[in-house]
Amino acid sequence: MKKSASFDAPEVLQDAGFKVTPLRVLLLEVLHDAPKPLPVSVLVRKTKRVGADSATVYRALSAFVEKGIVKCLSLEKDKTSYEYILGKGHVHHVVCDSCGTIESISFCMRNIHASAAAKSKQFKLIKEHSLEFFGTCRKCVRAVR
Amino acid sequence: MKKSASFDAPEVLQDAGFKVTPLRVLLLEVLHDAPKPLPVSVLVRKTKRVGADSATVYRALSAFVEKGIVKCLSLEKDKTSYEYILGKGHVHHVVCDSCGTIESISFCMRNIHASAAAKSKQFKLIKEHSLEFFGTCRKCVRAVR
DNA sequence: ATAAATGCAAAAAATTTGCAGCCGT
DNA sequence: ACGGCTGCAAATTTTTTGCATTTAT
Repeated sequence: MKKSASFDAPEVLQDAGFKVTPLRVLLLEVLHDAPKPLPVSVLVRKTKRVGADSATVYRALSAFVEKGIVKCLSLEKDKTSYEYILGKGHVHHVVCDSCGTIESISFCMRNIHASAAAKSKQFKLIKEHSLEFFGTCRKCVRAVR
Repeated sequence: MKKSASFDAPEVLQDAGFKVTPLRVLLLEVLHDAPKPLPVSVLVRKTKRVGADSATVYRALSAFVEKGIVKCLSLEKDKTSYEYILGKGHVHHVVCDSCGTIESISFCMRNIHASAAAKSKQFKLIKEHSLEFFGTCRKCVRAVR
C-alpha cells in the first residue's frame, strides 16, 4: 500500500507552527488519506505502531482542530471521529443505520445560511453548518432481503 | 411554573408499551417541554428530585429512543443530548460557537434525500438527515464588541 | 403474578491532567 | 538551549452492567 503521493504532512505541520514528529506526521497522513471521518479508536490503534499513547493522540487531535486542519464530529452515538478538512470544500456524509458505513459526499446548498438566519431569532449571522444523511447502504439492503 | 397543559406523558408511555413510573413521566415532561435538546447532565440533575439514579435515566432514555419518542444527538463535543420528537416535524438547530446556546428552527428542504442519494455510490435510498447550523448568537456578538 | 423498572454498587470506556524527560528547531 | 511534544500513570467523566428488590399492570 502506498502513501498519498502528493500530500506533504511535514509541510502542513510546519505551516501550522507544529513540530514535525513521527506521531503527528503519521496521524495527519492517516487522516488525510481516509475517505471518511475516522473514530478515535481507529486513530489510536493505527498510531500504536509508532508507540504513541492515546493521551498524545488526543492532544495532537485537539491541536489540529484548533488550527483548522481537522474537524471533530460525532456521527454515531458515543463515537467521536476526526476528518481532514484543510483545503477541502464542505463535505457531508451518509451513514448506514445498519452497519455504520460512512460515505462522504459533496453537496452544495446556496444561501442556506441566510435562509437559516432568517428563521432564527437568536442568530443574525450563521457561519457554518453540518449536514448528515442516514439510510441503509446497498450492502445491508441486500443482506436483509 | 406550570406544566404543559396538553401533554399527557402517561398516555405516551402507555402507547409505547411502557409502564407509567414517576421517573419516566417526569423525564418525558422535561424533554417535551424543552424548546431544545437537553444534555444528559441536565436530565440527570432534573430527575434527581424523584430520587432517580443516572443509570436509570440512561436506561429510560435508550428505551425512549428505541420507540422513536426522543432522539439522541451530540451538537457539542462530548455532550450527548436528547430531544423530544414524537409527532414533531423535522427540527434543526443553531448552535452558538461561543456560549453553546442552542435554538431550534424548522427548515424544510424538498427532495434533499433524493439529491443526496444521487451523489452517493453506496446508498440508493436515504431516509433521514440532520442539519445543524453554527454561528455566534446576538448576545455573544454584542459581548465581543 | 409477572415482567418491567429501579437503586445501588461496581465495571468499563472515553477523555483529561500532571509531570519529568526527550527531541525538533 | 528553549519550548513543544511525548510517555506513563493517575484522575475524571461518561456510560454500561449485574443483581436483588420494588412496582405497575
